[in-house]
Formats: sequence, C-alpha cells, structure tokens
Amino acid sequence: MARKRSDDKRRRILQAAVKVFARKGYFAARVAEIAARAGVADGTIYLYFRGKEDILVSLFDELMAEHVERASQEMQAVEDAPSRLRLIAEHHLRALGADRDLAVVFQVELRQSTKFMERFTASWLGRYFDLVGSVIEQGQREGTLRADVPRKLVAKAFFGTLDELVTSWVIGRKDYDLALLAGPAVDLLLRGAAAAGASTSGRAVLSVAAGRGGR
Amino acid sequence: MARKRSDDKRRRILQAAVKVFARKGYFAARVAEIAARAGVADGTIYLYFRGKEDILVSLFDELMAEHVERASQEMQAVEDAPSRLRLIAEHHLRALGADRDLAVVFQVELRQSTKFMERFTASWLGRYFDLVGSVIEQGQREGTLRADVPRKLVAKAFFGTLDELVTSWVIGRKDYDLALLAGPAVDLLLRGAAAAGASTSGRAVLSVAAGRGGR
Amino acid sequence: MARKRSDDKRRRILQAAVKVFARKGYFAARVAEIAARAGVADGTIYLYFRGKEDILVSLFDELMAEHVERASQEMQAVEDAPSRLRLIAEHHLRALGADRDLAVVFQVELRQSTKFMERFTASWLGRYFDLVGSVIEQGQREGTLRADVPRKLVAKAFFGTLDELVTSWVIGRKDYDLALLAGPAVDLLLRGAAAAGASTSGRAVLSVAAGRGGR
Amino acid sequence: MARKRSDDKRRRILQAAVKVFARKGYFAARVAEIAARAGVADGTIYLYFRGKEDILVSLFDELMAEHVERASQEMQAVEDAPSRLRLIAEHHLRALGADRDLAVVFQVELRQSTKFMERFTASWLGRYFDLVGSVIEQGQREGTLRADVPRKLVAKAFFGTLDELVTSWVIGRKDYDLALLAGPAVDLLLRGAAAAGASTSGRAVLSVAAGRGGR
DNA sequence: GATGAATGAGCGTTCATTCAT
DNA sequence: GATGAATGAACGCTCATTCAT
Repeated sequence: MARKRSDDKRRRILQAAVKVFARKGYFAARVAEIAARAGVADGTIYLYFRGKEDILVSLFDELMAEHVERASQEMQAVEDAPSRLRLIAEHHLRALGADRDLAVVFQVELRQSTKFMERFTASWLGRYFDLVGSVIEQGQREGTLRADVPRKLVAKAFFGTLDELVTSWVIGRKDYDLALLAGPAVDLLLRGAAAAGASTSGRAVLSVAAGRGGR
Repeated sequence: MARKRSDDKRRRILQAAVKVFARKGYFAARVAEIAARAGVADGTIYLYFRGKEDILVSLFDELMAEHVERASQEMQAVEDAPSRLRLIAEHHLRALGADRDLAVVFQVELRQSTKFMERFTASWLGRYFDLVGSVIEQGQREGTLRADVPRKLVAKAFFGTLDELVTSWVIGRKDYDLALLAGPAVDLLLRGAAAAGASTSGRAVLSVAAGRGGR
Repeated sequence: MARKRSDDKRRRILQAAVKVFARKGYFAARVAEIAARAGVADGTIYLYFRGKEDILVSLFDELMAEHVERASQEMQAVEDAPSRLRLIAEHHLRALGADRDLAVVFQVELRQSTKFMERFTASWLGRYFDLVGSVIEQGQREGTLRADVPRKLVAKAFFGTLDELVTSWVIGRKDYDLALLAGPAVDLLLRGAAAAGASTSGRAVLSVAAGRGGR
Repeated sequence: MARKRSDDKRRRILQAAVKVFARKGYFAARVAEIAARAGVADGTIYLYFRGKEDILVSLFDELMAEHVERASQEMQAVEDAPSRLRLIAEHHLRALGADRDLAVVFQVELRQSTKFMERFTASWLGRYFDLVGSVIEQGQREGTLRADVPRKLVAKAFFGTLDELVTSWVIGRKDYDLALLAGPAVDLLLRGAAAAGASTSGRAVLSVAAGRGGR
C-alpha cells in the first residue's frame, strides 16, 4: 500500500476533488482549492496522489471498479437476460443519479480528452461492456434476445441510451429520479419503438451489416 | 474582393482549429499553432474570433447548423417516420464518419465542461432533438411507432445510440464505415432486441414511468 | 538569428542578469527581478532566452568569446612568449577588474555545479588554455621558456594564479587595481620565487613527472 | 553509550552529504536523500544540524580544520621553506586527490555563492594562507626565497596553482595521481618557467620592485 | 486589415523544516 | 532521541490576448 497514514485523508481529498472538478471543470479546478476543501495543506495532496491528473484517474479507477463489481453481483439476483439488463440499468442510473457532482465528473470531466477517453474505455468501460455483452450472449443462447443482432451493437445501444439519459439529467438540472427511467429504457431496447405489426425496412441492411462494427 | 479574402481566412482558421483541437485537445491546443496552421499571424485570429473559446463555439454553431438543416431536408425524401429516422441516422453517422478530426471535436472536445455541454444542448442538440422528436410524434400519429413510449425517451435512445457508435469509432481508431451502422441501429431501435414472442417484464414499470423524464 | 526584435532588450536583460546574479547568486536570483531591472515583462525574457539557465550560459558564451578573441589579438603586439603572457595576464585582470559584478558571476556563479564547470571548461576555458598553451610552446621553441616543464602545468599555474588573484579581489572587496598585479604575477611565474643560487629539491621529481598531467 | 551512537550518526550524515552534494550539487541535493543514505529519518538531520546549509558549512569546518592542522604538522618534518612548501602542496593534493567526491564538494559546491566564499576565505582559507605566508616569510628571512616578491602574491600563486590542479583533475575525470604533481608544481613556483639566461621582458616592472637579473 | 513582439496573470509542484507521537 | 507525515511558502514558465506599427 503506497498510502502513508490515513485513508481518511485520501478519501477527503477525493471527495473534495469531486466537488471542485464538478463545479469548475478539471482544467479550471485548482489543486489549492481541493486541498482547502479537504482540509489539508497543498503539499499533502502529493503524499496521496502523483498530481492533479492522478486524482481524476484515481477517482475513476477506485470508485468505478466498485460499481462494475456491484452491478455484476446485483444482476445475479435474477436469471434471464432481460431481467439482468434491467437490473444493470437500474444500478447504473441509481449510482450516478445519487450524486450529481459525481455524475458530472463521470459524464463530463472524465471525457476531457481522447487520452482520458481511451483510458476510460480501456479499463472501466471495457469491463462494463464485457459484462453487458455476456448477458446479451446469454439472452441469445436462451432465446430471449434476437440472435440476428450484433451483440456489440446491442451493448452500445444499451450503454449509449443510459449514458444519454444520465447526461441529460446532469445538464438539465431538473430534479427527477433518474433510476426510474431504467425500466422504460430497457423495455424500449427490448421491444423496440415500432408499433406491433408495423413493418420496418431495416431488415435487409441489418442482415448485411450483421457481425460488423468494432468498438 | 476583401470580403472574399476574409471569409477565406476565417474558414482556414476554423479548419486549422479542427485539426489542432482534435490532435491536442482544446486546453492543450495553442492559439499560435492554429494561427500557424491557418497561415495567419497570431493576432489575426482576434479579428475573426473573440478568443480561443469562440473558435470552438463557432465551429460547432456554424458547421452543425448546416448538418441539422441538411438532415431535415434529406429526410423529406421519404414519408414514414421509420424511414425518416433511418435517413437522419445515416446522415448523422456519415457526417461524422467522414472526418475523424471533426468527430473528435464533436464527441470529445465540445464536452469539456458543463458550460460547453449546456451551450451544446441549448442550441444544436436542442434543435436536433426537436427534429427527431417531431418525426417520432409523426410516427405515433401515423401508427408506425408505439404510442406508449415517451417521445423524449425514444429521442434519447436514438441520439445516445448514435452518439455511442460515433464515440466508439473515434476512440477505437478502427477503420470501418460508420454510416453502415445506421440501418442496424435504427432497426434495433424500432424492433427491439427481444426475440419475437419473448415476454419482457418491463411492461408494468413502463406504464408507470410513461410520460416522465424531462431533459 | 533567433532574436526577434531588439538586440537592445537582449542586452538589457543580460546586463540586468549580471547585477542580479552577482548580488543574489544564481539560484536565489529571481527571473522576475531580472525582468524588472531590465524593464521588460517577465514573459519577454523567454523571447530572448530559453530559460534562467540559458541566461547564465549566454552571458558566459557571448561575453567571454569576445575576451578570448581580444586577448589573442592584443598579444600580437609583441613577439616573445614572456611578453605575450604578460599581455594576456593584463587583459585577463583588466577585463574582470573593470566590473566587479561581472567578476562575481565569472568567479563564483559560473562554478555552481560540475555541469557548469564542465561547460565552462569545454568552451571558453578550453580555448583560453589553447591560447596560453600555444604561447608557452612558442617560448619553449624560441628558448625563452624552460623546455623541461610540462606545458599544461605552466598553463595551469598561469591560469590558477590569475584566477586566484581575481577571486581574492572579488571576495576581499578591497579597492585596488587588479590589473597592476599582472606584471608581478607573470614575473613570479617566469623567474620563480626562489632566491638566486638557492637549490631546489624539486628537480628529480619534476623530471619524473614531466609530460604528465591531463586537464 | 548514547554519545557514541550520536557521533556515529553525525558522521554518517556528513559522509552521506559529501556523496549527495558531489553527485547532485548543493541546491539539487535533497535533504531526504542525505537522510536516506545515512540511514536516518529526515527529521533526525535536524537534531544534528541546523539545516541543509549547516551541513555544508560543518563539512568544511570540521573536515578541513583537520587538514590545515595536519599540513602544519607534516611540514615540521623538514626545515627549509622550499621543502616545507613542497610538503604542504603534497598534502593538499593528496588529501583532495584521495576522494573525488570530497574534492568536488570543496572545489565546486563550497563556491556556490559569495556568502560561502567569504566564509570559506575567512576561516579555513585564511588560516591556510597564514600558514603558507609564514613559510614564505621564513624563506625570505633564511634567504631561500626572493625577498622582492610580495608574500601575498606568492601565497596566491601557490594556492591558485594547486587549486587549479585539483579543479582540472576533478572536472577532467581522468585518473592520474594528483599528488604526483606537487613536486613539479612547487619546482615551477620556485624556479620559474623562464629558461636560464633568458632575459624576461618583465624587467622594467621587476626593477620597480628592486629585482634581480636572470639566472 | 494584418502583423507579431510584448505583456503579465496565473498555478502545479517541490522540498526544507516542523512537531506530535 | 528518533521518526516521518504534514506543512505551505515560493517560483519558473506558458500562452491567450493586446496594440503599436
């Protein structure tokens, strides 16, 4: 453990950083302000983090590892893929909907640069997509999900939809319960927006493109 | 004609800015580098823009106004809502898939801060959502789209899915044709991921939440 | 020429730097103070120099190149090696004795670190030793200087003596004319400190060691 | 015995400091690195020294007092001034030639600033010059050294020459035995660089000081 | 309009020193 | 005496912006 004395100080710095990053933005955020808000001296920051950037990266690494793990565990409560997707979505929206500052950091600050995005994608998001992808695969095997849709596309639609819901909520500053949207969102993803009986013209294209698309 | 030369400089500055913002990121981008790449003096930038931020904002305002307008026109080629959504999606993916630097700016750099995000949402994205929303409403009226799903939710799923597709493409650096994903993505949105005949348990929740969720 | 506009500004910065380095020492010297004393903005320094260290290095490179050149020219006024050594010594002591701040910079600040010392040795001092060495060689050829003393040793004694005279003068802060010591110092170097007729026991050792000694 | 352990720590700190100062330079040297190398905690340094500067000053005061004392004793082994100068020179070169790190500290680090230089001059160097000066005076009284040369000049030439030899050796990093240069250097100082019988053109200056002719 | 030299505010980080344990 | 976590003052440098030419 690289930590010196108190995990308490480390936690206070991270909490302060969430507030400051969310209110000022990563670049405009001042290390001195984070320190002041955490109740430590400026230099103390550097006993716990390598620098300003390491604070942001640590926020993401440490807090989110927990959430992916938790989503993975929570979904075990049910068996079928559709239900599991619903639980994951609920957890996703609940976790970010519970703390707007944290949501700002995740929806906005962590996407500052392609550098952060790549890191974001490579670690947390990668594992998240793996989790969702495995549930989708399960659904296709058990017959609850269409097998003619590329798994990656479904995963991206799933994540993209949730991500947009969170971003809208963060930016809109309206005070509704984000987690309540999990059910409708997953229902839409599963049943589609088309009216029953309506024919959709996407079929041909779909079969052509099936299997394509990297991440 | 002086006017013409000026417009040329302005365009060159914006084009240079796209390259520099995409490669360095907004904060790390140097005004001097944009000027050099545009072939103008540093000070000349300030004859055309109020400052660095104004370049980014102008990029978005000017280039994207065109895309929303074009998407609106292109969709007139077909009548029914599902087809129109497909055309809009194709245009969305084609426009960003044609220029990765531009895509980086839109997917990453323009989302630097809540300030940019809010401006982004208020102008271009607002009109884009209005466009998509009106098509969805049309679909609900004409019976091609389910009427029991909140329009805003469908619009967010539509945009969120496309946005995630673009972001994945940008970050992944793999060289596939983004526009080919429009058909499968819209098909998924319309028909859903659930296998035919599978019952989804989201119904009850959906009806409870129907009508909720602002942005 | 890397310089932008005015050589005047560059010169003013160098002159200010001599004062500040001499009074505060290199490390304690503040770039802001140099700028203020030169009458330019802090940032202007960086239009003319790569950084604080480059100011010190430039001081040395630019001002001293001139002195070596001048010493080389001045000594041409006479023919025999002893006279030439006297002229070089006079120039050395006159140049540094004319400006105590400059002397402080050369005797003290430029010797901050082995890094500076090595650079110092490699460029200016190297050429200076070459100059002195060539005069000594001339003297040995023409028969005015002993041939049984390693040239490098004589050169080091020559430089070391002058260097110590300057350093003593700088540190002592007494107000005598440094250049007046050139004659006596060179006389001592040439004729030695021993009384005529006194036998010195160094001979054997000398011949053993003759030819040794790197720099 | 606590006293013994303390002295041991103090010595270890000083030894560590020589290494660190020599390798990094005084300013770049980190107190923490000295502590680590000495095997004590950072704070422990301050139980033995007032601060970083005090370590350097103490190094010089304590280690060099010993050397001056020893040089003074060693020269008693012989009687005449020339021999005594030779012994002092040998001791000077041997002491510094035995430990390059120590030599770096003395030739380079201790000359960082006029402040150090003045202190250096006032204490150790002052006593060293007194010692050398008294030997020169003795030589002039006993008739082995010319009486027409200012004692201080001879002392400065003596020290300056040795100092330059040490500095060259330190900077040059060549691996010859520094102490072997004592003989030739003192021989040069005593007998001069001029060839026997050669008339030196310094005569005019010399005759001012009532000097003698060439040998 | 165009230039580019000049400006100067602004800040992340280091590290000598302290002091509670 | 010894420790080492905590402190916080201090500063070189960058770069968006200005303005005299």
